[in-house]
Amino acid sequence: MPDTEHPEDKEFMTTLAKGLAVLGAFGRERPTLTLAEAAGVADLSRATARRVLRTLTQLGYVEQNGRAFSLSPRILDLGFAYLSTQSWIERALPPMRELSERLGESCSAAILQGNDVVYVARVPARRIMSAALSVGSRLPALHTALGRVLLGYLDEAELWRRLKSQRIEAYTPQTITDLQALFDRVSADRAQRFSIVDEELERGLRALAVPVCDRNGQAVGAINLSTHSTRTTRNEMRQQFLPELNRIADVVSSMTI
Amino acid sequence: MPDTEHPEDKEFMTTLAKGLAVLGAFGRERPTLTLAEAAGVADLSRATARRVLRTLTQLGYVEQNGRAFSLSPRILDLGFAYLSTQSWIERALPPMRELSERLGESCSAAILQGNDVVYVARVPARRIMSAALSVGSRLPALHTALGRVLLGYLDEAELWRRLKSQRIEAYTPQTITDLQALFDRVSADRAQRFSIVDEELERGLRALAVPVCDRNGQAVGAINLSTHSTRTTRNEMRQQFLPELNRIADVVSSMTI
DNA sequence: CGCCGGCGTTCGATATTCGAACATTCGTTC
DNA sequence: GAACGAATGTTCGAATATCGAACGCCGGCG
Repeated sequence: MPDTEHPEDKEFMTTLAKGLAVLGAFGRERPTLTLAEAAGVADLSRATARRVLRTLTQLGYVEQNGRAFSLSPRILDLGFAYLSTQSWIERALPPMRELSERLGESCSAAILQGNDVVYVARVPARRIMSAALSVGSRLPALHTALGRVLLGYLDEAELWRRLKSQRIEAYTPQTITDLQALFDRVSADRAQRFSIVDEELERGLRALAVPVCDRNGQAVGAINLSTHSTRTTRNEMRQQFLPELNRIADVVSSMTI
Repeated sequence: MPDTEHPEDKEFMTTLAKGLAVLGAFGRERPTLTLAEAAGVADLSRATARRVLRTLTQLGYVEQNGRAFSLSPRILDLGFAYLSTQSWIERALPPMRELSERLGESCSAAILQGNDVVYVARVPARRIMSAALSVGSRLPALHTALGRVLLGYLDEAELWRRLKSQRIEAYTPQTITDLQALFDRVSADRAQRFSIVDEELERGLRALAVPVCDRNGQAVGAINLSTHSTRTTRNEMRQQFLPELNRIADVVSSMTI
């Protein structure tokens, strides 16, 4: 798992990679780590893991309490730095919150990275008590409305290349797995400038997404509203969600470099 | 500025520190960096900066577009991992959102780190259009309600040590700068188990905060409601905000390890 | 008390990092 | 397009930062 070696690249700094591998070992499943655990997870010797943790502690990214090491809130600076370089996210958030509250549904923003969408903002509906999705979460682009609208901005050759090079998984009986059908969906969504994805990733989950574009017409991200198929029909989504999302996307887009 | 040397510690990994210094150079003021700019900001040779950026790019934390390097959304994995290690934040968010919406005020959660409070969750009031405060933001603990209640959990010697060792700044005419007065405020707030801070950091800004404690009675963080002095009296805050915040803190606290 | 597991320390070997000098590419101006 | 300067890419021997094995220390448990 830990990516700490690139023998073909003489410029690759293995020490830096080791450090980041240890940082990446902390998370929901591992809120704290002992020295030996860190060494095991990151596949390092105990002495190297110790040096890494001491360095990270002295830099303020990790805290030590007895034998337990844990992330320090200073690590938030790194994640926050990314968001602060994307001004459109900051501008989209207030209207997204208002919309989520008014419609009683979750509203999210994401970008396309490789074959995933990465969530960069999320306003969960009030009734949602878990944090299955949050900033930084990733989902397969091909089977989410957010991903579908963003894939529409690739040229056709690149879209085909991506379709052919990834393993397409059926998450539900509704998941579209045929390459031509997926290509046609993305193309149709590009033409209509929104996407509805219906129970392809999770039973009951239905979402509508629109792109957010910069001044050159390039997509910088997308925003969506998600709902449950028992609550909202596709027509209702088109009639109620689409104009709202387009309004936000237009306001945000007109100011995006 | 970049912290890349600790000559007294033989275990300090300078290569890792250099890499993190370059990562830390990106932000709102520097969304993209050229190789030479990165070298300058992080105070590294060009060759070292180049190695760092190449390594970070290969690990996926940085992207290169021509001569420009920028943070990749993959950095969100590192940056937001802290939040996923703190389960109380996740549990506090839904009721905080509901409360913020109902009262029409901003509701936040923060932890104490050194002399700062660090915001770990924030639900802005709907009318607030800017993102001056967000997850990761820091403010001086001594002059915020969130900080005051958390400082109350330090022992008295430690509190005095902190008072004496930091520079106390007067942000407004209302800012309390006398050490004894500050000590007395923190002590009084500890006894009453909430804090109201009134225009000490920013004119017009008034906030009430309560602590969130774990099962051992130790404070893990605090939550607040903030308002403007033209909208809410201190008595109204005590009568309307305090029971609401205490209700949330109690629910969250009873489940906190 | 003894044992064991986990962590701290030490230090010589070596793997990694370093940067200066040269080569190549890119962007700007005319 | 050509010329030029700035920025970046490449190379390689020297320097040094990193490595881990072995021993020491500490705390918890039987």
